[in-house]
Amino acid sequence: MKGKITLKQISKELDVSISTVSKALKNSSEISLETREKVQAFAKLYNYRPNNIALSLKNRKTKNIGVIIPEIVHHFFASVISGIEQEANEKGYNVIICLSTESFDKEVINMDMLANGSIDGFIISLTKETQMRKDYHHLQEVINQGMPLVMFDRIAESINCDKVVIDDKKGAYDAVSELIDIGCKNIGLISTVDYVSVGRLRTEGFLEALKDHNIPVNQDAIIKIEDIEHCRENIAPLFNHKIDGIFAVNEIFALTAMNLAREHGLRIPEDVSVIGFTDGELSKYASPALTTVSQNGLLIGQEAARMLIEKIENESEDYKTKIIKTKLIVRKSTKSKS
Amino acid sequence: MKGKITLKQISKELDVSISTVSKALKNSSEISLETREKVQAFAKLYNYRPNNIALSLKNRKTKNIGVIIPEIVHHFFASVISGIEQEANEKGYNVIICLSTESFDKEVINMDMLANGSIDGFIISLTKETQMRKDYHHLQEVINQGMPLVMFDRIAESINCDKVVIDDKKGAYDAVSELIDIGCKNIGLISTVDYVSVGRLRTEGFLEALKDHNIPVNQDAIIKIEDIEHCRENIAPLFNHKIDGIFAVNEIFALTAMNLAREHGLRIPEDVSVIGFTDGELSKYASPALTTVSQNGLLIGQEAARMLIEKIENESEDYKTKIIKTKLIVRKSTKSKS
DNA sequence: CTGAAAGCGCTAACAT
DNA sequence: ATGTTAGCGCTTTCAG
Repeated sequence: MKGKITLKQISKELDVSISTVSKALKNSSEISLETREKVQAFAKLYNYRPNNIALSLKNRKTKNIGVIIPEIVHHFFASVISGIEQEANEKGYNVIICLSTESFDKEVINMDMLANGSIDGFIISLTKETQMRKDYHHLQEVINQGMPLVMFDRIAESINCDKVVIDDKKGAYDAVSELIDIGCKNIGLISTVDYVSVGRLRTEGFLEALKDHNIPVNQDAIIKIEDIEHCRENIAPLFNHKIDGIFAVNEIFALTAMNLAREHGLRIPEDVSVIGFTDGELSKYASPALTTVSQNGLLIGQEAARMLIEKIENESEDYKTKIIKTKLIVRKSTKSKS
Repeated sequence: MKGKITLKQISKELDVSISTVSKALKNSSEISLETREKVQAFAKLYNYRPNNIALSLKNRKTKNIGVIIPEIVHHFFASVISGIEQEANEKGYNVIICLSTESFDKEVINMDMLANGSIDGFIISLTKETQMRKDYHHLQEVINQGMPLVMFDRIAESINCDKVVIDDKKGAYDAVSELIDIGCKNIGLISTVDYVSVGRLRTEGFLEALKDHNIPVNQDAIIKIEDIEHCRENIAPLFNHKIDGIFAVNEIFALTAMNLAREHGLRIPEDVSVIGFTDGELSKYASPALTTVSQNGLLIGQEAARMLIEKIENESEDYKTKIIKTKLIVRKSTKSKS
């Protein structure tokens, strides 16, 4: 920030007023051609660039958008960021990222920090803790202040704002239907605890698919995991049942299940077919490559940024929920249809 | 930003001057207790928060740090961000992220955008293109303006600034030595093209390890890949040679090699031992789990942020290069020592 | 054609 | 104890 030349300095150097310099740089016809050229040449020489902060203060627009996510070391969130950044950049916005690291308090603090003028709007995916507590006062507050907010993936239904989600239920439904199609009779579910919105919805899809195909639900084959760190121990008991299909709500659960299956002497996909959720690197490079419900993170990010910028630039009060289509990507962890 | 209350409004409401309000909120003893309490109560009621932008303009400090990386959908970079964010947050800084998507031009544009007052300093990892062209004018320019800059991982040796790197050469040396230790005689290398600094260094480590153990170098077993997208085709020829060990400079190369090996009927680790670089999710969940040289991304990020903030807050001219230790994490893709 | 002045929100030195 | 003023860098209206 030091060393950068300002209008004031240029004006002093050239012995004209600040406003003349400002106008000259904008090529205003108010200013004589001669002065314009002189000023522009000088500015170019010294590589003048207007100070963003001053512009922000003046325009009451920062051209920054704030993104708050639970984690970044997670392919899905990273790809969403990627999409946000891409779209934002195109429209001349910068992206400020804060990690809530799954902590409600950090989420609140981060929002608070950014809400005080640093950004023009928020994109957020809630922490598990926030979803569990259902305490959305910080979101509501920001909205009340008139700051646009769009939520994605882990959302709060009850908050009135733009949202970008996938059809978690349908994605799960499709996956489980595929398992049934290829002949699985005893399908296990590895999901998260219910207060995580996406976990709950995927569980619903699972149940509905079974019901629609008249397959009885085996409660013992439904595992709900709170803590991904210890998922191995939680998943292990699944193999006490003679299952021939597994639907897991994320990659880690799916891969952990595959490894456990192998340890139990089961072949994939011959003995057990496995489908995961979220199309990340892990699925692609797993062996066998994991069949998975793809959640287009890039697109989710782009769409969220698009909606946010639209709201920033033309405020309006009608909030939409955009549903991004999922797609089942069939790879090698599921038997082929016979 | 709208809806937020300002000092001016408070002062009007309470019929005192703006500076009185400002001082009262700072609990200045200059102001009568009575007024202080009145102002503070009012401010609290209306949830007053000073406007960050105005503060930035005044203080010539944004409390933002800019991070420019080639990609975010990459566990290593994501973990570095995580580290940066953690350290920055602790010190009251926000993190603005720009993706150069491996494009020199985007790198320059992004730096330009941020350099105009939006941030107090940069953390950057160069694009391959930048390293290839060796065009560092944008970096030098920013430094000349007096803006602190720290580079990590993909750095430019010739630029005088703080740097955080790992000892790529030693990491590679250690990995290859391990392969030799467990009895590998014909070790293949899968690296990047030489202009990528880390690829070159890891290649050097590979060569040195062979030399120190008096193992002749087989040029045909050295593969240098430009484009990760098509690495499979590039790696395939490796299996025309009867290799019993592979050192790959990243996870994707390593996993791709493992898959190809299997397709050639080779067992891992019985027939071929494989070691990768970068300890990401892929390595951990691969099967067999990949032995790898761990590059502590989190620590790199923390260290980079620490150095940057130090420079921001106490400018000085002595630049350091911090070397973060690598660690060989032995998993299942290498034979155990006999 | 050029410049003075006000204002974005805040702080702080300097009156009163 | 409180207020006035100037200034951070810029834009823009209004005067000259």
